[in-house]
Amino acid sequence: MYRTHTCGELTLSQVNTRVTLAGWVQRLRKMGGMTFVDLRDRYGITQLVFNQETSPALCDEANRMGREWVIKVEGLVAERYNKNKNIPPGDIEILVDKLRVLNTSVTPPFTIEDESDGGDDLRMVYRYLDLRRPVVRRNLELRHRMAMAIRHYLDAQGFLEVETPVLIKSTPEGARDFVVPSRMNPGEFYALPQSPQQFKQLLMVSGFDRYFQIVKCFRDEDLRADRQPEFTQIDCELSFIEQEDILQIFEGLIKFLFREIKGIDFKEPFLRMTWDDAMKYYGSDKPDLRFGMKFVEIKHLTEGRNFGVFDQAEYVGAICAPGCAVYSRKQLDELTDYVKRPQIGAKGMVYIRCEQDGSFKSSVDKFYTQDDLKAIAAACEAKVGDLILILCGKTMPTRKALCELRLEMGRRLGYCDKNKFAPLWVIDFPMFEWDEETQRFYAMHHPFTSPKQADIQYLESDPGRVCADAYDMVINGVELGGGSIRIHDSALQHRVFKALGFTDEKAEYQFGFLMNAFKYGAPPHGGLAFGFDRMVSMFAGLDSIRDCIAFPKNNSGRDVMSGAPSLIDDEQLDELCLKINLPSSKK
RNA sequence: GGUGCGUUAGUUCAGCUGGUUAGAAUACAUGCCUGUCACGCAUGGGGUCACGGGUUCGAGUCCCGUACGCACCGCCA
Repeated sequence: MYRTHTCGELTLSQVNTRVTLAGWVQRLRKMGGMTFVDLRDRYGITQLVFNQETSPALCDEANRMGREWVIKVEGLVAERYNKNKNIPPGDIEILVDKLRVLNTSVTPPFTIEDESDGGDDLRMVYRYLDLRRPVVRRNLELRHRMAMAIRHYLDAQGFLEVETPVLIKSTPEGARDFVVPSRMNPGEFYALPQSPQQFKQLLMVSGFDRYFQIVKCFRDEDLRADRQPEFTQIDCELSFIEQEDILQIFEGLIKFLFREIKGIDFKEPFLRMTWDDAMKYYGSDKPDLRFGMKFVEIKHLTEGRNFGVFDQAEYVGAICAPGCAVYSRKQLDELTDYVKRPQIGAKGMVYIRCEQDGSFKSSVDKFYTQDDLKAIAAACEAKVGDLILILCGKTMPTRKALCELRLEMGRRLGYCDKNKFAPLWVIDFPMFEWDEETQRFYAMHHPFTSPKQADIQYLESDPGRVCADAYDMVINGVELGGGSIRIHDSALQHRVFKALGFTDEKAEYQFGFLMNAFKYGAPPHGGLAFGFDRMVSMFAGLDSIRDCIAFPKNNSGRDVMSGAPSLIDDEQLDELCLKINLPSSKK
């Protein structure tokens, strides 16, 4: 028997019991006459004691061990001489009388501790060692607990977990597909699913009513701290429901998780905001509502004062930063530089200080009187001591820039507390998005999303004004999930494909199987999917979803531990009838 | 595809205005130490300053390029 107990469970009540423990050597402290060993396993750290006086051979053997050796020990549980209040089993220690080395270890490249000395890159190369660190292990434990809680909740609501295929048909619409060559069908390819979208809709046609799946999805797009090429979704679909039912059920799921996992009780219903309002007041379809600083449009208050920059701008928007009138010239310049970075792209920034004496000081004093500035301050509901920041330009890009500025001010003012959660539903998304490059409309959500009943009439005449029964759940500026009511009527689906510029042939080739299925009595249905990695990293307070994924990819989509992706043999290529044809720049 | 930051000991980093033998901490090794728990003390080994080119009497340091890493923009129905 390798162990009778784990390294995290022994307490004073087991004193004088004989136990067997197994685990890794975390650290040795050789005191000369005695040696202390911290033994670590998944459950904790227990101190082992070896005494030169009572058992010299055993103590010598212990002294020969190194970090991360795997050992098995037997001995008596004893109350500690000096208790350690910082580590849970700090009251007791094991007086070892039997030691067996199960395996040795070379010196690890970084220390296996919460505060490791290893950098991100190195820890990824040795991810299996990184995962020994309690901080990383706890993230995976949290992930497990959340997955279990989700299954528990959805099962209780009558959802069935059904597995859908991973090798599926490629659909060029949307993100790039990862493709897999088919040996048995030379020249043809499977794709890995970006989501099980069509399959879950087919399950609704099959009458499965309520489906869910915690499922890997794949998108061949550039990575970010919150984006991996393979990621996990909580994918759900329901029949005979309306948008309101879905919002209720999944608001319930999120509330359940916060209660079960974090002990946070949201008593009020989640806020709901239309996409239009989100863009108007926060310049984003995923506003961070942990703090205010709503946008105020002040174009009408700035006109006719001969300030050309504002007069020529389509949009002039302001935010009010509380208590920031004390900002120095340097701090204001920093903010100006921030919004002028190419990523944000503002041309400049105008400020108005609301001084203690009730007067106003601005960077455009030349053009605006105190009364003008007062009117702007009033519109922004600015108080004495506040700072108003103004950007202008074309409406959408300026809103985006103002959004970045607002978030930056939120961070500077300490409003982005990781332990505060501000959930909301963003609803009434536009159905289509115009793409300048290809000169056509794209589905903002996906092409199976149902237009709002009242807007169906504009599908052909004015697609840009059609809103969809689509919704996103947003928490703290993170899009945690989203979904829609789907089209279940093939005639309507046809009209949407038309609006998207699909020919009948193209629609038939790409989605024929789904369209065909809809001819056989498709029930009204809808659903949504949550990004599970994002959800876990938010609950864990992490900066990157990588930290809650056991074996993540790096920024260039590489697994630096295994070396994937890699070249394959010529024989493998031949078998698949493939030839590598690198562009000259990559040779 | 683009922008920014970075790459120096096993590891994390410092290294000023270009100047003689490139440092610290930690890890590692050896020795001492009977109550440590980030033990302590002493000694020691350990460097292609990412790579290529340029400027210069002289480059870890300045310039250009490449590679790699991170963050971001584009992209992500």
